[in-house]
Amino acid sequence: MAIIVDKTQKKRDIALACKDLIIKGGMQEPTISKIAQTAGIGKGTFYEYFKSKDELLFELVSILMREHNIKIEKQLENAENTKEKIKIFSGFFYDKESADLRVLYKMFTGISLLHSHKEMMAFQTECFDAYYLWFEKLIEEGVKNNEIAPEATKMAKGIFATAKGMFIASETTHSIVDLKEELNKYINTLFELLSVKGQ
Amino acid sequence: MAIIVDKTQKKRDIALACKDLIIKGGMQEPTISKIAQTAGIGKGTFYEYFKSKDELLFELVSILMREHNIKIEKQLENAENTKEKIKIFSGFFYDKESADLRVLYKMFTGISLLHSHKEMMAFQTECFDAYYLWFEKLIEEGVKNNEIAPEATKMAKGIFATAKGMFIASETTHSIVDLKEELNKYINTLFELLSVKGQ
DNA sequence: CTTTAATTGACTGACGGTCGGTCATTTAAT
DNA sequence: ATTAAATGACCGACCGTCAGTCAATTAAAG
Repeated sequence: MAIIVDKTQKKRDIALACKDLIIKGGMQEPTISKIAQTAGIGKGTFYEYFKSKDELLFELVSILMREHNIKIEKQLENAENTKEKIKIFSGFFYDKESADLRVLYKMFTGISLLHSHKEMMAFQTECFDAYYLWFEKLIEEGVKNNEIAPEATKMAKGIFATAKGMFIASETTHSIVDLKEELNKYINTLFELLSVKGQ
Repeated sequence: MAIIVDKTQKKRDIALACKDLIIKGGMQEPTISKIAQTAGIGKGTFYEYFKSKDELLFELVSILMREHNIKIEKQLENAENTKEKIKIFSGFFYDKESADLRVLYKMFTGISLLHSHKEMMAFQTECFDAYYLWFEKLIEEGVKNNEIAPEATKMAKGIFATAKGMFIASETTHSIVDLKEELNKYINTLFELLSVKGQ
């Protein structure tokens, strides 16, 4: 035997070392050489851990998304009602604290749309399903508590998609000036419609 | 003086000549040389008309989107009610007839997310605003006709975003198996909520 | 000393983008 | 009618860059 390194950990370390570089320079500007240099490794070593630049982004989003989910889960515990809980989710798309992850997620979505990579798709599915299940669960609770009308259960995927769609629109057009306001306006109106009257 | 060509027309011609190549091979696979070859021009000539491969896609989407909008406008005339009109819009994301444009639009969105190009953003804004205004108008009509509740006016952008978001989710995850069904389910439920009771 | 995992950066082939040069057509002077 | 000058269109050889490879090197463990 010889030196044994924790490949999983080293992969994480390399990814995190390049976080700022990627956030600032996007996926185009920094070359593999630059990335390797930033992480303090040789170019060959980079390829020992990642198949491509895309995979580095994938790793970064993975790490930060899992961290983010933990934070969200804690915030949800303190939320008063279903509407507030949904706003906590959608906060991902405008909160200052998630700015870094958001920039990376934007690139990640872009790459997913351009070269539908198998593992990326699997990860996106995993994320989507996790969020969607959360959504479904808390909406079910809202219905059970007589907070919102039962129709809401059929809208879980759609509400999630609305936030995503608005985020992408706000990033690719000038048509959505204040994403937070726009999203909240939609959620508030929807909950007005869903409100169980006489409650 | 010398030969004068219609640059605008030739740009269109080059773009359309490469349509299938791009649809099949995406934005990565075909090289500029291959593209030039397909269009029957030299590589240098390509650069007379386009700054980059991205701009070719931009031109293609422009052309096909304008064609698509004309078709949609005609379909809208025959629509019975507001809900059907909205379904005509969202049909873009699943109808067989718009499959080509959809593939290109997917790439276009991906690129917009990756390297927010000024002109691309302007074009996306133009498209979004056009669709959004249409949405707003037909929702206003629906409210005026007492078809739907006045809250709907506040949801125009959101509904549009939902369709976009679901489309992107369906393209980047395995979580949305039947986009048409999923979108229609959402729209139907929303219109149930918006329905003016006793009408 | 041997074995083997880990690392490396020089090397290569491919590709994007440029630029000097050619070609075709029009103009206009003779 | 002829031809020289002018110019826009077109082209592909060339150049620099960069992704990805691989032979050589290092160093830990037996």
